[in-house]
Amino acid sequence: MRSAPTVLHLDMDAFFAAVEQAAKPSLRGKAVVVGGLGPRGVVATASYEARRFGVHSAMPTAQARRLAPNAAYLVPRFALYRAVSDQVMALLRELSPLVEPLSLDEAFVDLEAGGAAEDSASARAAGLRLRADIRALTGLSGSVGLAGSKMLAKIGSEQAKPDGLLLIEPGTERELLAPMPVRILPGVGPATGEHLRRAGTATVGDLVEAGEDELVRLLGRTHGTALFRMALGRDDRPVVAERDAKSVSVEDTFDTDLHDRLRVRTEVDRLAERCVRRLRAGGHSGRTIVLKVRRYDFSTLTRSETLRGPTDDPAVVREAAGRLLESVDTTGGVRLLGVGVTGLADYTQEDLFAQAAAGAGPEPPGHAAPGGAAAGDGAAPGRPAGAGEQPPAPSARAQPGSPAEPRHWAAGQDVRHAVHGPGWVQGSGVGRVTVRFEQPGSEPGRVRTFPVDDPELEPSDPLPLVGGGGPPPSRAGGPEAARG
DNA sequence: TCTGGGGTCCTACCACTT
DNA sequence: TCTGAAGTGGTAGGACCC
Repeated sequence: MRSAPTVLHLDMDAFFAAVEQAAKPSLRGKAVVVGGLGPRGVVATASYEARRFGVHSAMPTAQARRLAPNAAYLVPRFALYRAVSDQVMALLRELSPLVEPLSLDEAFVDLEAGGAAEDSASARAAGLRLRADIRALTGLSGSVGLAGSKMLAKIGSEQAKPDGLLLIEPGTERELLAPMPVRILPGVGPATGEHLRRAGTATVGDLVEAGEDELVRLLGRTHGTALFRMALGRDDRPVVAERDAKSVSVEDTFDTDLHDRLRVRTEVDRLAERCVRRLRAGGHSGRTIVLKVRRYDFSTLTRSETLRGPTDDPAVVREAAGRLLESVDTTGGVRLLGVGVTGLADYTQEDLFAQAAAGAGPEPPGHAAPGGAAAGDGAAPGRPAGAGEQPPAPSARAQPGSPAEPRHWAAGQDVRHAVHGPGWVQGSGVGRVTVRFEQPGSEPGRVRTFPVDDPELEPSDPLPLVGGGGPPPSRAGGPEAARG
């Protein structure tokens, strides 16, 4: 057991929604929901104001709209979130060289490696300073947990939310954890939680009381022993700065199920191309191609094929995915398709030889060939539906930018008008687009409506959140009731 | 009106090799 | 030569996380 908190966990509060509120002054203090806006979209982040209506992450957007019909619904703008995230991560690296980002809005910091905390008092001071710096730099709030291990630091930041700091003194862990629900422990999700509940263990204290043997009996050796250690507050996982990717995948859910087999094949080709672009961008190649199919009834199946050597050749991945598709029954409809590559290798010259030697074929499997690799399958090099296609555009929608189609404006998107200046799209439909003209740091702005093809209106890049010297976007904690 | 997207890790099973 | 055990690699699915 260590004598000072050595791990800091930072969790930005309602990150995507908070960034949107910072960028759009008229949304401050209002319910904001960021996520997929299509018929099958889900919520990525809800602002604290929206959470009061019962809206939360992973909830279908349609359900959120029922609960909070007056909230602002926006599509995510990952480029902006990534830029803000980079600023925050840079602050963390000033604390210590050992920073482990978990996502855009979360990270662990090894304070010991940075010499940033000799004792509880200096650790707390570092945490407070960090929160102040984040607010000054981005205008956003983050919650901080400080403890002797990753698990406890994360629990600390969760308990501190929103906009708080919690330090867990080494030695007090078991006492603190005992009354908490088992779901607080990492690795305990809905299924394991329910399993444990049925076995009569609801709290972390119950787990300790049940004993390691009982947990192993319930959950198996790996999970059982790991969970028992966690319940005792023991976690010696190190903070790891760099992690090698193990797989790359892309997937699309379609607004309506696909029934046409040819169309399904075309989509698989497109996904394979996209997957390879990502693979190459990361400097990788991979050996195992995975096809994922979610059917009309939400049943999901995967098929995979391992090649003789790693590849980053789009034709090879496309053809492998196509072969895998042949082993899947898609009658009834397909709601999601995905293509992935695992067994990653760094891209090297050898890969080229491996591909050439393999002739793109699957590993001669030794056992039954995977899913009826039917007679040669005649290469049908399935034309990708438009070679230069832009990223996600899940098929069932019109492609923006194509000359024949009207221009598409997404809710939340940044725009600039030749006369009125910078603003963002509040909504569009029936040939009109409504824009609110405001920017980070400005007062809430005016709304104006234009024809969707107004030549004076064009998409623009996001503006920096802080710089205009505006007020901090969210005064977290306070029961702000300014809602319309 | 159900249920995204990008990942990781674990388990079970099968076939093959030693 | 046959057989069984153990190890390994490929495949499929499930749980979990953000």
